[in-house]
Amino acid sequence: MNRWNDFKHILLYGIILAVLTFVLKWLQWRFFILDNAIEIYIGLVALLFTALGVWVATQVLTPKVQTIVIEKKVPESFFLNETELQKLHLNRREFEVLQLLSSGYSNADIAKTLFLSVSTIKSHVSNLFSKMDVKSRTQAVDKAKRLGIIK
Amino acid sequence: MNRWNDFKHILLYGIILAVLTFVLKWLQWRFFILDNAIEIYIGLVALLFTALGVWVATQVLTPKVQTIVIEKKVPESFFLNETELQKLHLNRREFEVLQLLSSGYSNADIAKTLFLSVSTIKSHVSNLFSKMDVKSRTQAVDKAKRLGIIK
DNA sequence: AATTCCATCATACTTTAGTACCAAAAACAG
DNA sequence: CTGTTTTTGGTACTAAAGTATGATGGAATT
Repeated sequence: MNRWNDFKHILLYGIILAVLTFVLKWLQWRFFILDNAIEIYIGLVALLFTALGVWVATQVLTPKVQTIVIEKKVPESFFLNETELQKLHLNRREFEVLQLLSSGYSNADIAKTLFLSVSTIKSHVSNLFSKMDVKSRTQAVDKAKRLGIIK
Repeated sequence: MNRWNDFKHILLYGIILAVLTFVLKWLQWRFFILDNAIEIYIGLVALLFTALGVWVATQVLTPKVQTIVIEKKVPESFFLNETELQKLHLNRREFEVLQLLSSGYSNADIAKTLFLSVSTIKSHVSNLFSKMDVKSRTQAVDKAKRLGIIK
């Protein structure tokens, strides 16, 4: 792709060179150009080919790559600690409950959110606590955050 | 600065043009160059000035800058949000209690830690809740963390 | 001296959280 | 199909949390 691009430019350059030479030759033959007008022609050619050189340069030259390192604040970790999560053997519901717990939900709130009875939530919460080896919701939330299993 | 740079190149270009014209003139006078050799000269001039054009282009033209942004992880904010903290008008004790609350401490734990009675802790906790406009310790912890007033 | 705020503690009461034990569908793996 | 795990729910009870109200003493402010 890049090679073809370069080659394209070289080809174009050659064609333009050939055409200009031909035009010059034709002008010489057509108008019997005077010897002392040769400088003007040379000047024109010089100008033209300078322009051509500039154009070729802009097209062919590889751009300078400038690497800028930007320090961006990234939350400590995008991803949850799956390893620690699996160690606890929490099932889907228990994990859901844990997440709501960390949002400050009461058992009644969680029950409403998940369309379950408070009894069920209490069961899940109790099982969650024993699996996490804690004794209260605040401890559970604290531990979960420190382990990185919830954000 | 940039203007002077550009001007410098234009000046250089002019000087080189003048010198080359002079050299050409000198060669014409010195060796009585033949008419049919003119194409060679023109070709040489074309080549030279193309090269010149390329060189000028590389020097003058602003390089195409390809910016690569690399995200760098920066540790979460070291400092607490003092502004939000002051808005709540928490006193020393209430803030202490809040910190212990977020570590999963029960009222009894906090009482033992601060050498106070559970009654006192309950008072502080109640005042804290009304100041923070929450109804439970888990809500308080969640709000405090979201506001960034505790780590 | 009076006022305000902070910190302490108490009592009484209500609500919520948490434990223990049980039970029964539902989902799922062997 | 059978045994296991998950999910659901209940009752009964205990522990802890949370509310309301009041009291006391100290420190700083006016």
